[in-house]
Amino acid sequence: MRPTLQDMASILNLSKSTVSRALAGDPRVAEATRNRVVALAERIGYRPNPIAQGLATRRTNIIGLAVPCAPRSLSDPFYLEFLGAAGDTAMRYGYSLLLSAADGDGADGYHPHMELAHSARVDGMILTEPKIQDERVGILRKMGLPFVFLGMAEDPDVSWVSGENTGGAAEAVAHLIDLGHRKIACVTGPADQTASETRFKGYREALAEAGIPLDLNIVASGDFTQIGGYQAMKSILRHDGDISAVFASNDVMAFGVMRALREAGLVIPDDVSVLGFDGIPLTQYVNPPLATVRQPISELGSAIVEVLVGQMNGKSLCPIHKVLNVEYQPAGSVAPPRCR
Amino acid sequence: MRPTLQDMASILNLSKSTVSRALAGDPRVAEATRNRVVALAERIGYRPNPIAQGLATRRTNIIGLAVPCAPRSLSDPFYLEFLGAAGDTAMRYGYSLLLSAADGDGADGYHPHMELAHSARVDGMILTEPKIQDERVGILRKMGLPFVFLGMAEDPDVSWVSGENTGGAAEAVAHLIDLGHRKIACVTGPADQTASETRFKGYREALAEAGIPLDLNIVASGDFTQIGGYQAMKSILRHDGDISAVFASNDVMAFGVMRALREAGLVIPDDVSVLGFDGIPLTQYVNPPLATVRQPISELGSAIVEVLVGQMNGKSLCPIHKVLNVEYQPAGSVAPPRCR
DNA sequence: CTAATTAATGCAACCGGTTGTATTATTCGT
DNA sequence: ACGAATAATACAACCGGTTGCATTAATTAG
Repeated sequence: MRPTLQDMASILNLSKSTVSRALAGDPRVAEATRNRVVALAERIGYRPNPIAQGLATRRTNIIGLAVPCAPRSLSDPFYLEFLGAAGDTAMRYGYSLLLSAADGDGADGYHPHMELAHSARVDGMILTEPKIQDERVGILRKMGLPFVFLGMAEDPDVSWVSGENTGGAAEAVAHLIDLGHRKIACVTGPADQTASETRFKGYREALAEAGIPLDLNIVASGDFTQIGGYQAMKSILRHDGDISAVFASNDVMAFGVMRALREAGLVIPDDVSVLGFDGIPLTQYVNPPLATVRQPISELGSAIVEVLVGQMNGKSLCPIHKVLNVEYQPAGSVAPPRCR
Repeated sequence: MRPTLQDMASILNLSKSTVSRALAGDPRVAEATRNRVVALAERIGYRPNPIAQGLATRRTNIIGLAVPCAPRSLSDPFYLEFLGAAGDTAMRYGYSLLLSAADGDGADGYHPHMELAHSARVDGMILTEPKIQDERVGILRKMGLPFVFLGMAEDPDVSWVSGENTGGAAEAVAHLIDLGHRKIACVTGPADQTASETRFKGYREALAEAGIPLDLNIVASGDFTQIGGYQAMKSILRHDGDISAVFASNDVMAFGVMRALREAGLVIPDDVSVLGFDGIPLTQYVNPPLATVRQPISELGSAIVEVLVGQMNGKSLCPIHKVLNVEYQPAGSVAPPRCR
């Protein structure tokens, strides 16, 4: 059996409370006593039982992470990198990440991730893929559980951390326009997600800036997966094969787009330029390398944990909205349009 | 405040124990009483506090998952898919996954993932990337904590779940040989991992079978990352540019290999064929699509959780070794060698 | 009709910590 | 030298459940 606080107390002829306080660094215990306690703990390998601590303090030091399981995310390297950074930062603050990898997007009013929230097992939650009119906000707020979104939330009272979607998309699309592209297709994400909306907005702004009318025939929505991007591109090509560039709302969909274009006999970038979003490492390893808007993925992971930790400690009661800079990253998948 | 068992008991004029037993389905409580209890629980939204349950029962219903954070894994889609399936299956069995995403591989004798194990927060652990002579085995065994490896472990007494590495690699390499390839380079994983060893063994077996001598000049080891594959391939090309095919021990490294080949002016598959391992979805989206050995990634995730759950329930005291079939998946990155 | 069973519930200890307050031992001022 | 302040530690309640055993009530057998 692992030693308990009581074991330590018995050995040292002290009370549980003194031992507990000694380990917690309470200034009330004498220096000499603390040393004895620490030495013994070291020697017999005592470690406080976090479950018992959790019961007593009502804090678990665990952060719940709601990653959408199906169909997206769990094959999107973006999330892995994000998750790694978040986990690392959490650890630095003394927290662990409890994964809620559940199917179901709450379309039926049932939010599987909220199970975790209700469970009293976590001190706070990180939510991904904020929706327009996200029902989870109400649920969590009612419970008084701190939470932070990865991605912009509509409600001004909730905290979130996001990349500069609109500006980044606008800048990248403007770059396509500068090269001479006029017919630029767009593969968006699911309409109910704020990330889809904000990136699409950047696309529209860039077109508007250049005086190019929005043509909905060359806009299709995917679901942030490779297949989704593939299918969306197919559908665009059926309507109108005469595009010279495509902006996909994330890299993974861009890969699907590239495949659809190739299957249509089009060469990238000679016939069609392709632009992604996210900046996952893989973009540099495909052929041709994918131009993209690089998000600081790891920083997003770190920042979101830091914001959440702040909320949990009650330091900042007011909501925090953090926008991290993104950067257009040119690559071989983008070139001037074919002369004609 | 969320209602407690005591609250329920007070309202119903029952004792805590009866309420607890009613909810647990103990046959000793009267049917009518149970109904009252369940109805009230439903009405006021009572949910047992898992922390308190954990303290009382000494079970947390949490599975620890040690994912190697740096440098690999957390950008390898393989792990995400695995993780998704594992999380899903865990949930089905009433468990959650606690992530240990920490740096450090124990090279200095310190294993960050073991923190989780020591914490008494988890009922069992899933370990990835088993090493040859893995020190973690001793640590966990001493604590008596159930654990299962993803990938073959040397020690016959530990449980593991793995794809058929050796056979799969041999079959795929044999396919290259059938096509006429003779000089087949190999980019292996880190030498201390069993996965590297077993896949490399398949490569050697296929060569031996065909009477082709092993040439260590065209073998280099990577670290299962894109960059690692890229650098390993570069180094092979420096020694000997005259290869006609490459077998990379995982898909992600294969992407790096492809990039290195392209930078050397070589065309895939005309000049050099490339073969990967894992079968991540992305293989079908790169150009040309990557031939690979498809592992049943989701099944690996499900199976490993099931094995672990079995161990935790003490059903099976004897170690379980589960090998899942893999399948060679041809694609455009492999073609007969250029005639000369 | 009483003793022995059985059914239903309650009591109280326990899991392993934290923390407010009481207690004892020192030290200090005057 | 004595009461007050201070330092160091102990006591005991509490967090919210689970569980062995005692208790009470109802039923059955003889």
